[in-house]
Amino acid sequence: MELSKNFEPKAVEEKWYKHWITKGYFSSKPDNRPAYTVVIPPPNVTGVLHMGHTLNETVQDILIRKARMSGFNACWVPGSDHASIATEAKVVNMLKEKGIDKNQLSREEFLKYAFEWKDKYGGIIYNQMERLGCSVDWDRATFTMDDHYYKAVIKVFVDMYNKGLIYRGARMINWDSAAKTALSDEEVEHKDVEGKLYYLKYFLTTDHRPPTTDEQPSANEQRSTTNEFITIATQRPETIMGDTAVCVNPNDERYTHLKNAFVYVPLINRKIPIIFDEYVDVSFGTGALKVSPAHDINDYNLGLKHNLEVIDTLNEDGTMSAAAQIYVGEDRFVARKKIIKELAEKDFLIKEEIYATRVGYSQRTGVVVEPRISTQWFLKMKELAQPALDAVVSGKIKIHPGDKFLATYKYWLENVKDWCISRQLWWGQQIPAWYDNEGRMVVAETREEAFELFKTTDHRQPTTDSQKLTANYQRTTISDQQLTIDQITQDEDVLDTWFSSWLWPVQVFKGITEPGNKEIAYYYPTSVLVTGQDIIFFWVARMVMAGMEYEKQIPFKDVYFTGMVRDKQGRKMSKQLGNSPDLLELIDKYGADAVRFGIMISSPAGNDLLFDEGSLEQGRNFNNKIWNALKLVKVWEGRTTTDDRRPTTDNFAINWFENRLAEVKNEVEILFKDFKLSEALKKIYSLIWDDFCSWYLEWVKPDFEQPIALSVYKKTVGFFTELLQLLHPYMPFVTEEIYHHLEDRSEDLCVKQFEKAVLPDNNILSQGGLLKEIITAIRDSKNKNKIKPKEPIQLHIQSTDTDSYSAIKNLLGKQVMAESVMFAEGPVVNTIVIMAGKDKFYIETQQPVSAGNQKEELVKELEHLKGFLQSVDKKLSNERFVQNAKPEVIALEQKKRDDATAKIKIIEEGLAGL
RNA sequence: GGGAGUUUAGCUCAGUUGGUUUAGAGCAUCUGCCUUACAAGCAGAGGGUCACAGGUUCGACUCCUGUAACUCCCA
Repeated sequence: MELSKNFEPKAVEEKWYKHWITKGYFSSKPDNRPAYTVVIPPPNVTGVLHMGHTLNETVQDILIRKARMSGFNACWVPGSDHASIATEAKVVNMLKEKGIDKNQLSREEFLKYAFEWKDKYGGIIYNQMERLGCSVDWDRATFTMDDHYYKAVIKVFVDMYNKGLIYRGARMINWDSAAKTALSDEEVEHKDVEGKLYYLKYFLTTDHRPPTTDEQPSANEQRSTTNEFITIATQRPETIMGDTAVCVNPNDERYTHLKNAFVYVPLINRKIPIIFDEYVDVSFGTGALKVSPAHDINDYNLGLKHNLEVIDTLNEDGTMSAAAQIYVGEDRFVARKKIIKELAEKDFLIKEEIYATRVGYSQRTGVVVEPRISTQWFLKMKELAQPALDAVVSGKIKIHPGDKFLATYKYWLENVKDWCISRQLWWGQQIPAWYDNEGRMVVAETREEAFELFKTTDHRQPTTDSQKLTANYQRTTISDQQLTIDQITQDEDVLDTWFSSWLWPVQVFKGITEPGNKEIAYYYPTSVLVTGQDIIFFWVARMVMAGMEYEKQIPFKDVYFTGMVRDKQGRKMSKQLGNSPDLLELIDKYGADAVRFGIMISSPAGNDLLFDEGSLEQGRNFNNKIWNALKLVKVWEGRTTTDDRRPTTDNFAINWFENRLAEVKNEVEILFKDFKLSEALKKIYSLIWDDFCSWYLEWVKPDFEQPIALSVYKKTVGFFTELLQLLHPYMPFVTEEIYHHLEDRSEDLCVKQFEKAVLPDNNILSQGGLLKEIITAIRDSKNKNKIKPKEPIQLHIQSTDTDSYSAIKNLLGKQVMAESVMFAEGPVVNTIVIMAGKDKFYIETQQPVSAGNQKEELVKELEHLKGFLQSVDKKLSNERFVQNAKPEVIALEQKKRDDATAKIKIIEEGLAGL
């Protein structure tokens, strides 16, 4: 068969992926082999795979393919995540473009659209994974809103509620006014921004009486009352309408005279008290703090302590509420500007100051998060955190690279706060809490069960102390009212996405809905989790919690954190910057293997990866290199001799490469154990390109149109096969293709089992190393002396150990284009002399020899050696070194000295001969 | 403000409990080659005061202290 000039990935990729699927290589059933299980971090169905996913998926595929070829029952579970906030936002936008308003849809209608969205984008993601060559078990594909998964989430919620871990209550939470939902603390990203501090006048009342409800003086009245004011510094002037007190430190002498005093809130003239609390920092601003309990967590706590009224001046969409009295319905930031203007006009504004501060932004929608008092569902984390902490600290779960992330993981778990798990959305698992018409509540998996609970008095009582403390709704014994099943209503809210994805490694094997089933018993705990370091709290730590709670076992033995994919300039890849390339376009351009190569070669564990298309090019070139090696070997195939006398040079080449291969196989094994996949790839790359193609193939290459001994050919095919196998987890398509070109085979590389590597013979390896060194030195010398590569030379070797050349003499001659190779007793006149190893080499050519050039080279070398010898001598003449250093270290230094001395002698001889 | 990490060749990174010929690789660069597998290639080469300043040690890229710059996490 005619082989194309270069490797053409396109047709090959599709062919082999189909073939592997047809053969069922990727589907896994429990059997007698040990399991190697990986669950994919389910990508969000919001869009397409980006480069971060590509890196992640590639790493997982490499691990799973390696395991599949190493005697394991490899199982990689694919899937996708419903990503409630992000997806709901996208679906709402999509509907808006179609002219449909979400609020006019029923919950069911909306969910229908959302599922259509999910089918579309979930499909795109799965297709991308196929193109990349991911060897996932498609029969196991799981979506976090699948029926069984939905049930599992609900079951866990009910279970945790009954255990007293989940409670409902009004707390200060993070509010996303774009998505109109609560967020967990983890979903808020704090950024440094330049803010402004506004100094405002709060005028004092003349009397110190508490206000009565009907006492609301007009602005005119206030100004005429007094000219005395207290100055307040605030960053958020739009919250002043929510002020219900001004607080000062009781030790602050500036304000001691204001005991029992009142001030008026500017613009709206609400009369509010001045309160005293040591919480206030005397040195900050003016030492006087406005207190708006609805809009700041610290103010909220102050309000609780001093019994202050809570006035919420914001609507759920971030506009001013009726309670604000002014600018009602205007966006909070628009209102801020207008309020500042009005404050200035009415002379309440004293000054503005630039102020560096931090503002929380919603991770999903990017809007500024508002602290807001809201009734939400919370999960107590303390009890769950302890086992999760122990699992990692004790080393049951190993984090790679551990030094970097262990501390982060520990810190979060040791300081974990309760988790706000309810979201005011429709896309997600609806909270299984049910209310009767009197607002009483039960928690149950189904309406029927809830109804039963309502009927059974006992079950509606708090069952544990913690429930009594935390459940917001006090359940009294039921009145003898007649309640029908249709009258009870379900909580409108859904659960945080992470409250479903934390069950991922358990529920993909139905461990929650069918506890103790055969699959969960076989596949759990999974082998390794590969994910981004950015979701260590969101997901990794919580999966450990859920795993420990429901399986009483860790969910995975190793966690491998990949770095962030950045562009060449080190910027994060993002849609806004448009610096994230399209995966399918890259695969079309370079081939899937090249993409995988490119992303892996520059991606040391845990470090950020600077994505550069140049590395994909390198991958494509590597494909070609292997392809061309195949072409060479195929040329030989037709020229094998049955007469199987192989040249002695080939014996050495084969012997050397056999050991070199063994050496790298051992190194790769170790690197895989440490998850150093990038380094392992570099070793394999160099083994194939340098050792195999540049050295071995050249060494055994027959002369032009000459035959090759059958046994040498067979050995070569054997080596090539092993190289392809070694590379296969990284570059599955090109290796499978060439594997089948090399020989007619019925079995596939994809499932070919690795043989255990033998220990290499170091003696042969160093002989090979020496040979390469000599060849390079002679080629270099020819190059420097302007001898054309093809120009024939006579080579003379002066050595005290001529026997050591018997095996490599011919090989050496062949590689430096020497017509003859002879041994010399002493200097050969009119030649170029060089040093390599311990020996001297004389290159004899037709051309006259330029002594000047050579002399320069030798003098340079001599200086270097003398400097080196000096440093070694210094060490050896140091008494304390000789006393303290280990004997082997001293012996080594002595050897260095002897070698250097010998070399210096030879060079000096050479110089004398010039 | 608290914590973690990083700093080695133009770029991206290795460097394993301090001693292995006065620091290694890939990419990029330079020189010479259209050598009958491969110019997406072949054969070579150059390039580093290991961030800075101290200290420990016979010996420091490696250990300690301090300084600077950058990155990330948390409040």
